This record gives sequence, structure tokens and C-alpha cells, in this order.
Amino acid sequence: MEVRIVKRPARKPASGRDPARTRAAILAAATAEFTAKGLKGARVDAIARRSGANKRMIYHYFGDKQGLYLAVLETTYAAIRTAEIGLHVTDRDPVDGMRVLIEFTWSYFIAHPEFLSLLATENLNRAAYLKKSRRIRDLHSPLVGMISTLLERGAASGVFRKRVDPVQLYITIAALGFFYMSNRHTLSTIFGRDFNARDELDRRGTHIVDVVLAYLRP
Amino acid sequence: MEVRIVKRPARKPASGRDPARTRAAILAAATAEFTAKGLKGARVDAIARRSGANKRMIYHYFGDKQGLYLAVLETTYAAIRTAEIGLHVTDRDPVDGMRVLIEFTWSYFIAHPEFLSLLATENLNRAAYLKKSRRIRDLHSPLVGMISTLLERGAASGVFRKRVDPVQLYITIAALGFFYMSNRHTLSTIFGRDFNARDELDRRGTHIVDVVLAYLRP
Amino acid sequence: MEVRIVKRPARKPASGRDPARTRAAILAAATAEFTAKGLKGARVDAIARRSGANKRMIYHYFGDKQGLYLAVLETTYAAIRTAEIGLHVTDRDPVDGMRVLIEFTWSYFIAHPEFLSLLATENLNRAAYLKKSRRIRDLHSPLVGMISTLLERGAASGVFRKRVDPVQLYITIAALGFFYMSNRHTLSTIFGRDFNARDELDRRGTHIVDVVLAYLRP
Amino acid sequence: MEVRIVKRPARKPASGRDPARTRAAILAAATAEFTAKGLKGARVDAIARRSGANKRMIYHYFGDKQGLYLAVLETTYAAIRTAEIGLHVTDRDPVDGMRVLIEFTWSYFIAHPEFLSLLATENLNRAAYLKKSRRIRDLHSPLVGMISTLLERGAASGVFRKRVDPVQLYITIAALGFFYMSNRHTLSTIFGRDFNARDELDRRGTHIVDVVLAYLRP
DNA sequence: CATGAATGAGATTTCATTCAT
DNA sequence: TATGAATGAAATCTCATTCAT
Repeated sequence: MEVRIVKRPARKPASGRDPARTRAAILAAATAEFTAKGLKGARVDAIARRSGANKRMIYHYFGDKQGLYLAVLETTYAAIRTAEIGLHVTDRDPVDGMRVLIEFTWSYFIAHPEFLSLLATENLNRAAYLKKSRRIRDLHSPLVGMISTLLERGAASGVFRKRVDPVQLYITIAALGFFYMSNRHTLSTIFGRDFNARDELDRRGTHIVDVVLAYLRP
Repeated sequence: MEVRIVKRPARKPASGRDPARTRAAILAAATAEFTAKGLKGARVDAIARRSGANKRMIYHYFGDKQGLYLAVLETTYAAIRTAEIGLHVTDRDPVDGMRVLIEFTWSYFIAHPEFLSLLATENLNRAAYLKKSRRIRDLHSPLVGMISTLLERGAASGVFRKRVDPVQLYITIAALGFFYMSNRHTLSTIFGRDFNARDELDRRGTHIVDVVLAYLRP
Repeated sequence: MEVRIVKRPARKPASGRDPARTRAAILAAATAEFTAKGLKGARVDAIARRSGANKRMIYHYFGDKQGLYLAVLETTYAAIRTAEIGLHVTDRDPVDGMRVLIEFTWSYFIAHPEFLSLLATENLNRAAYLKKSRRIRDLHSPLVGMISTLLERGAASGVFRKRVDPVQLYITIAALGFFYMSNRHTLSTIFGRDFNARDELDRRGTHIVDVVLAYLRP
Repeated sequence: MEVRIVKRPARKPASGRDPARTRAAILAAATAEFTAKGLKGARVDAIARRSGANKRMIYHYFGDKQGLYLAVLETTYAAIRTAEIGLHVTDRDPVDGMRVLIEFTWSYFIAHPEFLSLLATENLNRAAYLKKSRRIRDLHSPLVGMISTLLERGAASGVFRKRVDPVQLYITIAALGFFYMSNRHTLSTIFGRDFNARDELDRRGTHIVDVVLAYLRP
């Protein structure tokens, strides 16, 4: 036995002893890491380093690597669905509301590469993790609801074609932007053109709106 | 010159002394494994087992895991581009030719999940491997050429709108099918509907043709 | 400030939670292994076993096998240069100081076969690893400085010949002992005589002093 | 069964069906490979490639990798000993004969890095292979004989000191050149000077002669 | 005598997770 | 709540040697 004088640090370290902050830092670091490397490619060590948190904390808050991944996935999905609701597209006339939704979707994909990347990763995994999530299903009825409303009003007023499946249409709206952005690296390589350049992105946005509205025209 | 009697085995054993066959078996097994598990998730051991070849042969023929992956990627790209050329769409009238191309693309994505999966994997990797490939760029000019021809003829005869960018259009044709198929697992989960079912696939095919032709109408 | 009771273990176990000791144990084991087997011949597994550490720790502390090798090399070089400084040869008269340096060098080579072996290994490798080291160059100016001082003083007082290159002389001092020790196995074999025997070593020591001082005589 | 026409090559391939040539090509390639990479680092595949011979031939002529290494070692040793005999130093007066031997030794080391490298490798191995060689011992008595003769005559005529051990002296002559050349990579690195440069090599040659003759002076 | 595809054993390296403090 | 050293299992890759032709 021995008596020793121990100096305790005057100030808390950045991520120390603040549960909420530690958890958020881990989640942010994990999102970046899973986005960049995929599920298998991501390193728990790297997430710990990036977040400034101790590795043990990851296991404390999220159980294991897969639990952390699922938390990232749910958080990321929730973000876009929440933003969509904030558009209040049903306050607008059908054509205008639809245009706002299309443009929002496109610009969201540009601004949030992590959403694209995580979805690609999850689909490579046959949605195994997403299927375990309770919260996910409920997140999507508002989206379907708002598209249905726009389509019905547009059909009634004669500006949209009739009998359009809202889910099918949403998939088309998403597809036109998602594929372009998620595959921009291979597309740029095979076609020898920089699809990430600002003016190419703008052209694509215009094209997407044109395609969807051309289809909806009765 | 010399006449010699050669005994030909009734059936070559899978792991026999037949380099071409060994190489092809490894490539096939690797395609399946990378498709199912991604680049990081794929196991060299599993590929060796599936192919019936000795693990050492993988390194002999392809250098390392990444070299094998690149070979798989090139082979997979070459397959779809070769099949497209075989369509001879420019032998048809513009609308018909375009419809054949759209339907082919869609059915190819259904029949070749490995193409979708490998592209998703490669994009998660920012096309790092594809960029190293010499063969890839050349593979794509015929595709752009055939779409350009159809668009020009259609515009000249008044059945298509003018000044459509052929690459932009191809991305749209691919996007409408690619996103649906590659993301069918998450889409089925979030919308609670089986997008892999036969009738859903047929409906999507019809929808894609409708969307593209509606857009092209002048 | 805080007073705390800390239990200190009577003796730390070899593989305990003591980073400094683990690192040192790995370094010691690696020195022995690289000395005995060379860079390629050394086994990471063997180093782990000899050190009592987990193999994973080697990668934790030293990056990879080559990083470990470089650490061994730097440590080994630092040891002899530090010991040389401790001789304080410039506190002596020139002839005496020179004799002390020669005898020290010879006895160091006898006592430290790892130094000889690692240098031979590194030279087979064309000093590829040493060139990457930052610390190495600085380690050697004191040595050159002390030899220069002795030579200048000796030349001034007429006991040494003039214009002797201190680096050339050091190489000669080292060569006479290094070659004998490092090549003692082949020399013993080809000349049929045990050059590792105590009296042979003593004779060589005397010879080396004779040779160097004979050369320095004006 | 199947009848097939097989074309037999009109000309022999470079290394085909010529046993002596094949064997020599393998030996030359092996010398280069063992020199550059050491025993463990050398690759049997690389030797086969460099020699243009089939890998199986290596096993046919030399048994295994170690047998090949021993053959290289013996051949290399025989070359220098044969060249020394060709000097006929005992036809000269003692000082001149000694100078010729010293200068030959130094220039041989410069011209034959494979000798230095193989000896270093073999000593790292504690001469394990050399000890197995029958031919080696006999190769060295002429060398000792010629030095003894020079020393005796020089002592008798008063130009050399008495009672010099010829083997001890040979080790010194070899050491002064061998260490410089074999360690030139690390020496250049630690002293920041290119010891491989032509003028440095010349200076060293002069120095070696000076040192040895200064020692021999009575 | 000659070929080069194939093999099995073993090497280095990676990684999620746990443990002692 | 927090730390980061330590671990075991498994991954990728290497290599001398043999085998079928």
C-alpha cells in the first residue's frame, strides 16, 4: 500500500462526463465513417478516434457495432422525413407543390451524401438492419399522404393524369436524383464527364423536374 | 509436323490442370461473393471454396483480392455493354428502338442483380478501382452513339423533342430501373409492399416506358 | 488535489497492463529475433511468444513488422553512441584517449553481437530503413567531434600524423573489429581455427590497437 | 480419343535442352537474387524467371533452394581464391607483393558486391551452409601460404616486423576493405557522405595500403 | 530434359470486443 | 461514467515444392 497525491484535471476534457454530448459525438463520427467505408469497412477504432470518445463508450451506448449502425440509419432516415414534412407542400397548388417536393428531394440528395451512401450500404445488406427497426414504417405514411393529396387534387382540377400510384411516383422522383448522385463516380468515369460539377448538377435538377412533370401531364 | 494421339477426358474435373477453366471458375465465384457481401465483406477463402480452386490460384491469376475485384467489375460491365450492342436498336424506327432499349435495360437489371450490386459497391468506393481500368472508357462510346442516333432521327422526324442530351437521357433510363431494383429491399421495408413481386416488377416496367416516352414527346 | 490509496503490485506480471513494460519487452524480444534470423527470417509470432505479449500489441505499438525493425535499429544505434559519449575520451591525452576509444569499440562489438548482426542485415537491405529515420544523423556528430579533437591535439603535440580524416579513421577502427566479429563464422570455417575463443579475441584486440596506433604515428 | 496435329517448334528456345547452359543460367540468376535479397528474401520463382529456366529445373540440378544457395556460395568463394593465385605475388619482392595483394583485395571487393553480400548472409546464418561444404577448407591454404612466404622474406630482409600472424594479417587486409564496402549504405547514411563515389573509393584504397604497410614496418 | 499449374503449410495483418483500473 | 491496453479469432497473402503433361 502507498499513499499518493493525485492531481485531478481542473477542466473537463471536451467529451468527458457529458453523456448526451458523448453520445451525439459518437453518432456523428459513426455516420461519417459508415458513409465513407460501408458497414464492413468502417472501423470501431476509427469511430472512437473521430468522436474523441473512448471505445468502451460505443459499446456502452449502442451495444455493438451493428447497434451503432442501426442507430445511424434510423437517425438519417428520420432527418429527411422530418424535413419533408416541413415543406408543407399541401398548402400549395398541385403543380407547384409537386415541383417543390421534386426540387427539395434533389437538393437534399446533393446536400446529404450520407443518406445516399447509407441506403446503398443497407441495400447491399438486403435491408437486414432496417427490417429490425420499429420506428421506420411509421416515418413514411406522412410522405405517401402528402403525395396522394397532391395527385388527387391535380387529377380533380385536370392538371395531372389520373390513377397515378403515389408510391410509384415517389420512387421515380427519388430514382432520378438518387441514381445520378449515388452513381456519379462510376458515371463520371465511364462517360468521361464530371457529373459532380455545379452546372451539371443544375442541368440535372432541371431535367428531373421536366421528366416528372411531363409524365404527370394528362 | 507430327501426328499424335491425344486423350481427351470425358469431363474435366473442376480443379484440373485447365488454366482457362480455373480462371473462369474463380471469376464466377468471385462475382457471386462480391455481389452478396461487397468488397470488404467478401472472403477470399469463400471464393476459393466456391470456385473449387486452390486459394493460391487466386493470387496467381489476379494478384490480390483487389485485382480480382477489378477483374469482376470489368467483366460485368463488358457483359451489359456487349448485350446492348446486340440489340441493334438503330435498325428500328426511333420510338420503337427507344422502347426496346428501355425494356432491355429494365429486364437486364432484373436478370443481373450482380451488376447492380457491384456498381453500388464501386460507388461506395468512389469508383477508385474503375478509374484504374484502361478498358472501361472505350466500352461506352457505342452506347452513347446508338442513343444519339435514335434521338437525332426522332427529332428530325418530329416524334422526339429536340436537343436532348443522350447521356442525360441514358442516366434517366438507367435511374428509373436501377434505383427501384437496387433499393427494393429498403423500399419494400419502408412502404410495406413487396417490390420484388412479379406483378410489381411488370407495373414498374410499364411505368418506366411511360415516363421516358412522355418526356421525349415533343 | 485529493489523497488516494493506491495498491502497488509486489511484482508486475510480464503481460500485465503496463504499456511501457510491454513495449520494452517486445523491443527486447524483437532485437533478439532480428539478430538471430534477419529481417525476413524473423517471425512476428516468435517475437510475440518471446516477449510474453499478445501479437496484436506489436501492431499496436509499432505499426507493422518493418516499423518494429526500424525501432530496434534506432535503439541499437543509440545505445552504442550513448556509451561512446560516456567514455569522455577528450578528457585524456590524445594517445590514451585514442586507445580507450579503440578498445571500447572492440569490446562493444564482442559484447553486442546484435549490433553487428542488425547492421549486416540493414546493409543487405541497402540501408532502406535507416534512411527513413530522422534521429540517426544527429546521433553521429558527437562521435566525429571527439575523434577530430583527439586528432587535432595529437597532431599539434607531434604524437599523431597530420591531416587524418576522422571519419576515415573511425571506419578503420570499426572495420578491424567489425569484420572479424561479424565474419567469425566463415573465417573460422575457412581457416579451420576458432576465432571466437577467448585468447584469439584478446590477440585480435592487441592487434587492432597496434595497427591503428602504428598508422597514426607521424 | 482424338487425332490432333501438333506443331513442334522449329528452333530450340534459348535455354531449352542444353543442360550446361541451363545450369549456368540458374546459377547466375541465383547469385544475383541471393545477393540482392539474402537467403530468406530470395524467391525461387524469381530465380526461375531471371534465369529463363523452368522452376522444376532448379530442383533437378540443385535439389532444393538451400542446395542452390550452397552452390552459389562455393562458386563465389572459388572465384576470388582462384584470382588470388593468379597474382603470383611471391614472384615479387615482399613490400611490392604485399601491396599487390592489398590492392587486388580492395579492387575485388569493389568489383564483386555479390561476394560481400553472400558472406554477410552466410555469417548471419552462422556459416551453417559453408560448414557443410567439403571443398571450402582446401581452397584457402594457398592464400595463407603466399602471405606467410611474403612475411618471412620481408622479416628476413628487415623490411617487415617479425612474428606477424599471416591469418591475422589477412583478416586485417580484408577487414579494411570489406567493412567499408559492405557497410557503405549505413555509413553513407549516418555520416551524410557518399562513400560509393569514385574519389571516396580511391581515397579509401590509398588509406588501406598506408595502414597495412605502416603496421608491417619494423 | 522440360513445362508451369497447382498445392498446403504457414506467414503477416486486421478487427470487434473485453478487461483491469 | 470513463480509459485504452489487451485479446482471440479470423482475415489476407506468401512460398517452397510437387504433379500432370
